[in-house]
Amino acid sequence: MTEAVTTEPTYPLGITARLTGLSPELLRAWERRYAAVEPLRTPGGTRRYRARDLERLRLLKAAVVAGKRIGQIAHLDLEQLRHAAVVSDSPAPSSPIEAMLDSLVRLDAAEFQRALSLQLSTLGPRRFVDHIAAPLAREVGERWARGELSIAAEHLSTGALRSLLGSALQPSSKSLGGPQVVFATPPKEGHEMGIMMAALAAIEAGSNVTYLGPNMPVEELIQAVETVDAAALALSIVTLSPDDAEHVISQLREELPDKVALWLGGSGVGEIESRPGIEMITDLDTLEQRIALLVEQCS
Amino acid sequence: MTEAVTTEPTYPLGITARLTGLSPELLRAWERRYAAVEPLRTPGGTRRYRARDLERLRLLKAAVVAGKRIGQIAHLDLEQLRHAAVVSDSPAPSSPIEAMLDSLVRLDAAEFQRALSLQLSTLGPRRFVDHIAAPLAREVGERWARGELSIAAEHLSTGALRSLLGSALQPSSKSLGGPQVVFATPPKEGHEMGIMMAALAAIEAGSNVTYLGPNMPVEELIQAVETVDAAALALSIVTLSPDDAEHVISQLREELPDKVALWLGGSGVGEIESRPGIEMITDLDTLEQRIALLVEQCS
DNA sequence: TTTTTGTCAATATAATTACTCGACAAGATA
DNA sequence: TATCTTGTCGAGTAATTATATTGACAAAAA
Repeated sequence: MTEAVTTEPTYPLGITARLTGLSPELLRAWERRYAAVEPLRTPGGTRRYRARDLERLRLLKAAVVAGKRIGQIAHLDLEQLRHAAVVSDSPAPSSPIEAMLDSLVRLDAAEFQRALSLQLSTLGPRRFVDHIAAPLAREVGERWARGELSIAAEHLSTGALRSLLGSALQPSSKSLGGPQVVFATPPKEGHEMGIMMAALAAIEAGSNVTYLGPNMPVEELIQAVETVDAAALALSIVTLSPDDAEHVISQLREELPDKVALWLGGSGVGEIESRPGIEMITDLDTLEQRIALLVEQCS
Repeated sequence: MTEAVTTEPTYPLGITARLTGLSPELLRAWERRYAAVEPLRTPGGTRRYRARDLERLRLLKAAVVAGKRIGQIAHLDLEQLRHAAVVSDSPAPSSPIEAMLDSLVRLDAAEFQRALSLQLSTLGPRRFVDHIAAPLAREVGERWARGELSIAAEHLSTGALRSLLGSALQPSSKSLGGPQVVFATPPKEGHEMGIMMAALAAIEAGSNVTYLGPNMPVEELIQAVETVDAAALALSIVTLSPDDAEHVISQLREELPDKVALWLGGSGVGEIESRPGIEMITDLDTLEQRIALLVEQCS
């Protein structure tokens, strides 16, 4: 029915400033003096930054923090900027995520939670996931793996994030009438963050989410799909071995009704062979599109 | 009143609508028709809701959802509203916990979460833990063990409860100045609910809680206590074997400074031998007393 | 010193949010 | 059935917040 043209999302100046950790004045100054970014403009003249503009600004900032001068790098393209930014020695936390990592190191739960929920409330669920939750979880994981972050800090981060995302998982009035979708991870797959973020995005996209969490046995998944009369089952695969994943998927596809879609996401799905009856969800935009299709069918 | 220097935080209409789950139109209609709430007004005339207005709206909504008519209850005061909301006239399930279990069986996440947060907001943290969360968790565990409740339902319950308790774990202004207490469970002890509820009670009692969650290595616990300069470390033991527990406790008591209290709680502590330097916390009242002592020493 | 760079102030405009009044329809009640 | 209650919506206007531009200034770097 409606034009399903995915209009690229854009952000106004203030949001962009928060997301990049740069002040609004500085954003304007960089644009005016060096044309460092060229955001779109509304008919009225206000700036609208696209995702590529945000990336550019983040790289510019990284390079400046690393010691470069803005006048020297403002004209570089994205690829060149990536190289310019690699020399990093950033002690002062200026982006929200840096600040959060800093409070994690100090085990300052109050500060960390405050910052998180502030971001969620100002950005809204979708932007929060894209720009805060996902990058933060990735960064925490990497630093923890490298031994730069204590287990305590990792627990603090995971726990706070899970609570916040979980409390945001309340279905809205709009999503209550939408198509049922069950979210979970299969057995032996303990990574919960990804599927939680997906579930949150799904709610915002208008689906009625049943979130079952990690490590759900296959029989239980099938029964749950039946109980809530779900139109789709969404699974996240991260650490599960390809063999185990194949087994789970085959069994699910075999025993689920054909009309129930089976969606797979997560960093581990690259290893999995695509086949009929399985849909790979590579990012949240794809997920939203799938749900939009279901919503249309529903109504 | 002539004073009004205290800058009590207020919320505009849109934020209030999101926080209460009521539409802006409805908020205005309730005010216009029944004077159900009387928010402050800016000089320009826009509404500014205080915390008490939010509470009132939440209770009104709860009562309406429970079957009351807005016209009948709009004039009641907060105390009467609490009563009106709790006494629901839902016929089938007799107690709120029965109703929650019923929605769990149907995997009705929306209904379950709604009921839970309603109880938390009407009862307050302490009574919620005592009268809802703890009995519910016990009941779910038992029914799951008996096979009367699916794993999916158990996951749903655990997830929702953990999110709700976790989001209630935000330190209050009062607790921020209080004595630091670290809450966690030792390695191989995965039961999280008990220690979470204890942490929630501790916040209400005025301590500054650092909640690290389950399965914390001993060395990390020691380091965390040092990092936040905690006055006590609270552990919960449920499924851990007495031998493992003894080992953990000995090591902790040996390596922790003497001035740091070590508190043990949970159903598994009965097996553990009492000794100097260890305090058994048998219930939440005891916990509150211990914290009250620390608060006195603090000031 | 001269240039670069971040910040700020003043003033105007744009975009968003909110206000009131009036109306209407679906459901509850008499 | 007739009436009342209750949630929602629209139109037109106002208040509030966010943003734009220009010009300037001081600290830091060259």
